[in-house]
Amino acid sequence: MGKGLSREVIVETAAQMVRETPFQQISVNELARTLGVKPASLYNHIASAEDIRTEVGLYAARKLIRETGEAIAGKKRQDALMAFAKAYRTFERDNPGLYFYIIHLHDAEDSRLREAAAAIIHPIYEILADYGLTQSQSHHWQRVFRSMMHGFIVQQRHGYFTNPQADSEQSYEIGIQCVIDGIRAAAQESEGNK
Amino acid sequence: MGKGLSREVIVETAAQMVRETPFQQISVNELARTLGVKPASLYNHIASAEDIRTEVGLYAARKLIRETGEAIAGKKRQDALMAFAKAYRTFERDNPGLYFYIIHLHDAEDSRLREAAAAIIHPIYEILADYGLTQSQSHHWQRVFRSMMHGFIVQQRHGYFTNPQADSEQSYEIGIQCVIDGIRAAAQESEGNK
DNA sequence: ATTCTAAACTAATAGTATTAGTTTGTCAAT
DNA sequence: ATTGACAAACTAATACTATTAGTTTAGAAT
Repeated sequence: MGKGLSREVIVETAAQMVRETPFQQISVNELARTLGVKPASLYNHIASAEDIRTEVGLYAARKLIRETGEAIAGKKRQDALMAFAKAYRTFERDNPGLYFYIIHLHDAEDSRLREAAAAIIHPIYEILADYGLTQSQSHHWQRVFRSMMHGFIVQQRHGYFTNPQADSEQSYEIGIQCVIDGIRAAAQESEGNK
Repeated sequence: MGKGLSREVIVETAAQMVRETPFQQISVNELARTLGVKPASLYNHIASAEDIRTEVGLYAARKLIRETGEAIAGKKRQDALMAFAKAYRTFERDNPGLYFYIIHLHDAEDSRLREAAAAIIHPIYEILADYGLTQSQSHHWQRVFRSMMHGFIVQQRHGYFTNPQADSEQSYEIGIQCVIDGIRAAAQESEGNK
């Protein structure tokens, strides 16, 4: 037999199915229906539902890495950080369902996942290198930066931040700028202590 | 019949069952087993599994509101904000399973949920009032403050921020202090424009 | 004592993921 | 051309999940 099914086709179909809908779980049954195949047939290509979810997370991570990478190309320091944050948010806005799977990547054991997770953060470390921060400072501020991005995005997606008295776009910019200012201040301080 | 079952007992049992385990879903079957009753029997008291989850979210929200309220009693401005942030994080650390249900509160329609969600934020608005911010500034900075807390907590819970080169406790403090500094700067700026 | 009602029950439905075992279609070697 | 082997589909069953309908039961109120 063989209906042209493969691991790649399955993962990409699953990714397409959940891409636009935030927090949507991939269902093996529904996925099989979409592929015109019986659910059990998928197990010739994948190990488990969790396996598909992991692959979709990796697929999504690569897409995010590509888009943030393009956004910061040729930029430095503040400009690069703000561009990264905006591209990050844009990715979630365009692919809310996929973003969900990236965040769950770290739960799994697969080393590729940890690598992908590291690759998402890597550009931030590179940008921070230009500030002349110590190693531990870099770790701290990278965490702070990601917390701001992710915390804002998740809460907005859960239906918060809808008060019309304040534009959420502006809130996000204020939050990111706040972290950027904090990074600059930390860099100047450690410079002064030399 | 009647085994002393009630909505309150069900919700509190469910809350206890998931309290310590992050991201754990409440299962009607497991809950019934714990209560020594058949799954269908629960439906004499609750409308659906989602109903229980909502009630657990409310239960958790009240607990969080109480604990953050106590933490900031008698404090002002920076001190109050830092105390709030620490109590918020402590709550999640002690009740990771419950925190999960608070965040999902906003998804539901129930007006009590929106009220509880508002009550969590209310103390932040009160603290910000002392800074003399404009109304829209208050909205912005309240969002920024919550994003930092929630974003940090969620990512850590998903297994990030484990690099031993930087203490995560310290990262959290740096992030919160960064937002506090941003608030003070924004307040001074709007003061200067008078 | 009888009646009423709340709260339990059983049994069934429709979903979920998953496994074991079977069939089939295609491609390669004889 | 026929056979054999393998990959990839299948059917059927298991064990979960939530939920509904309809039935029984126990205790409180008359």
